[in-house]
Amino acid sequence: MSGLNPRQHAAVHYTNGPLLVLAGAGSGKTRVITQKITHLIAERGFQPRHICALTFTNKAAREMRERLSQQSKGAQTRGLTISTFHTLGLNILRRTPELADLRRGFSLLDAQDAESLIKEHLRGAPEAHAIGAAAVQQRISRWKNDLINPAHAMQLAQDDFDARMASLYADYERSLRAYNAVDFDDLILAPTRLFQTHPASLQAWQGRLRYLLVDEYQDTNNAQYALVRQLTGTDGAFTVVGDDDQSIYAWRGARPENLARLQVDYPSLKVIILEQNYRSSARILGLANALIANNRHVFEKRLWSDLEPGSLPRVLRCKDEAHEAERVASEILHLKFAENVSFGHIAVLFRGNYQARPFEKTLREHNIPYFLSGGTSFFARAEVKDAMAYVRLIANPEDDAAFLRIVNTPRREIGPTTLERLAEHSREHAISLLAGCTDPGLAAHLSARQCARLDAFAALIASHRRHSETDPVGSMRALIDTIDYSAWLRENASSQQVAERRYENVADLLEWLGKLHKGDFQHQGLADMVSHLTLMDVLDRQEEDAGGERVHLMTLHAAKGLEFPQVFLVGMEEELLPHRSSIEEDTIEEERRLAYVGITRAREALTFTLTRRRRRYGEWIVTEPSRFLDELPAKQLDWDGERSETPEHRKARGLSHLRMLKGLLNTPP
DNA sequence: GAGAGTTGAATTTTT
DNA sequence: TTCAACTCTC
Repeated sequence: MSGLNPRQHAAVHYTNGPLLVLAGAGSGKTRVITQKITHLIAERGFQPRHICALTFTNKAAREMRERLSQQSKGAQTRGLTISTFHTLGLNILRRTPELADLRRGFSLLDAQDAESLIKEHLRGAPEAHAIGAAAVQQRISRWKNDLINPAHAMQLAQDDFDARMASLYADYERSLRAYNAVDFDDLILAPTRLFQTHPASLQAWQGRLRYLLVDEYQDTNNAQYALVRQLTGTDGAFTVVGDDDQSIYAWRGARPENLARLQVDYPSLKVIILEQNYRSSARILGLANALIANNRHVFEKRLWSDLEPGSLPRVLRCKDEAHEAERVASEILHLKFAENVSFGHIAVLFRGNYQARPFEKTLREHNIPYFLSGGTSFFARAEVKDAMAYVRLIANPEDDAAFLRIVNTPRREIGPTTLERLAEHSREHAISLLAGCTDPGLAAHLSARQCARLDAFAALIASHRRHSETDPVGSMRALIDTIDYSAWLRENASSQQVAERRYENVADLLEWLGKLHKGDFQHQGLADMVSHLTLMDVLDRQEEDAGGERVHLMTLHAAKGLEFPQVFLVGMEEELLPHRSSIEEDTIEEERRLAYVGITRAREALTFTLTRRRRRYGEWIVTEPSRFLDELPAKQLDWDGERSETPEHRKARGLSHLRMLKGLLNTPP
């Protein structure tokens, strides 16, 4: 194997048992994984189809695939599984849906769909105002990630509120079952259940996936831990790679302690720590080490680099957020025109999405091309969701959630009252809403006109369903045409342009379906294709196309796994980084890791910025410098171009509380 | 069912 | 401050 350091080499070659690789930022972890895959195939006699690499994001999976094909020159990697946890879960369920209490063609609800479903259950409840659907959804998600079912959740309830949450969880689950649908969390949870109750199925999968590699292991939740544990069985043929210092998703159920837990569950676990960093200059790395030393650690590691010391990282103090953006913009222009740095090599990283705004404005004013990552994903767009709902309903007539979304889109004069009666009737007869539309008994509850409208809708779906059996993609094209969806978009858009863009999105979706159908999904139905599309981030690809010569604006979370020669880490203030709520909830360590992730993205140069005052909800707030700046060795920072902090600066900082008082007294209008 | 007005909430968000 | 979601009215 070429160019591996001794630790990396050991990580690649160790195959005698379970292996944990603690890979610090920039220590070449992807390289270790891809080389290990090659090694397993070329030297250890594994067939590619017996190897499975799991990632969290599609992007990471794609990258891994690319790196692998570069490295192995296309040789014998066919049949290899490189997928996200969720895609693997979907495939497990799809193979034998009946073992998971599902029927073929089941629907996959995204987080937004799940939330609307909960909203339905919450509707009319007296406490609906006190409980947000989003909060309930999060709670349910937590339960699922912790492998807790509704009954168990009920047992654990401490008070009435918990009990209410648990009962909503039970309602929600009942709906999903009735709709023949699963949510994202079920893609992990349901397979673990399936494997518990059907050992033969587990054995079959264990035989199929004989060596498992898991990336970003610190981000696994309990359900994912359980799934990996089941699949790897007792011999523990796996390599997991992770970094406890880069765990920034605990708020979402990630359990970084899963790293340490492995040592308990697999006493023979071998641990290899990768500490050589190939990314950042020595000075940048020094700051990163100094910062993260303030966190408690289960595994001690200290990154080192034999790269150049590099330039001194700087701190720019700014008046307010407009000034901050202005200064960063002029720094960027300087880099571009005085130092010939490509815009694409520059990133501006911040804590919250809303911080992007002043930067967007200022960069635009200076004609600096930028690229904002995040934003509404392709599948969150209303028109795409509508089209997806049509596909889902055609694939799965029991998907009431999809039915409700589109029964009156475009308008068919089917209002809430009609739907309520339909729902009541369907519930009584234990049939889906779509089936209810054509049920003869319905006429007793609704006028002939309403019945006719529902009937017409059902007929529309039924005819396209038949068509879809022979020509799934063509049937969808025909459907979008028949309902004259483009006319509906034109009616509802503010401008012709917007309508066209939206229609374009729908066309893109159809094109993706077409591609899938010609590709890996030739023999599969619409349901499988639409589930896969839901899991894939089509937007990701568009982002990359748009990338290139642009300054990247993104949150610290979005920056994980990326690197840039020039990094601006902005908004280094108390209550922002660390964020206010993290101070309250005492999750400072995760905030520190977030700052650590930001620092370690930088290759050559790093610039922090902070403001003295900032607007919050329209009100001016006097800010304090982030404690994380205090945790960095002052000598290793250049404060406002003065190499290190001068006595004047210290004095000025001492005065900051005075300034704050003043600020409070004469807040600008 | 659409439009106006009110209210309340504003971290992060891999799938 | 801004924006989205919800309510109320026509």
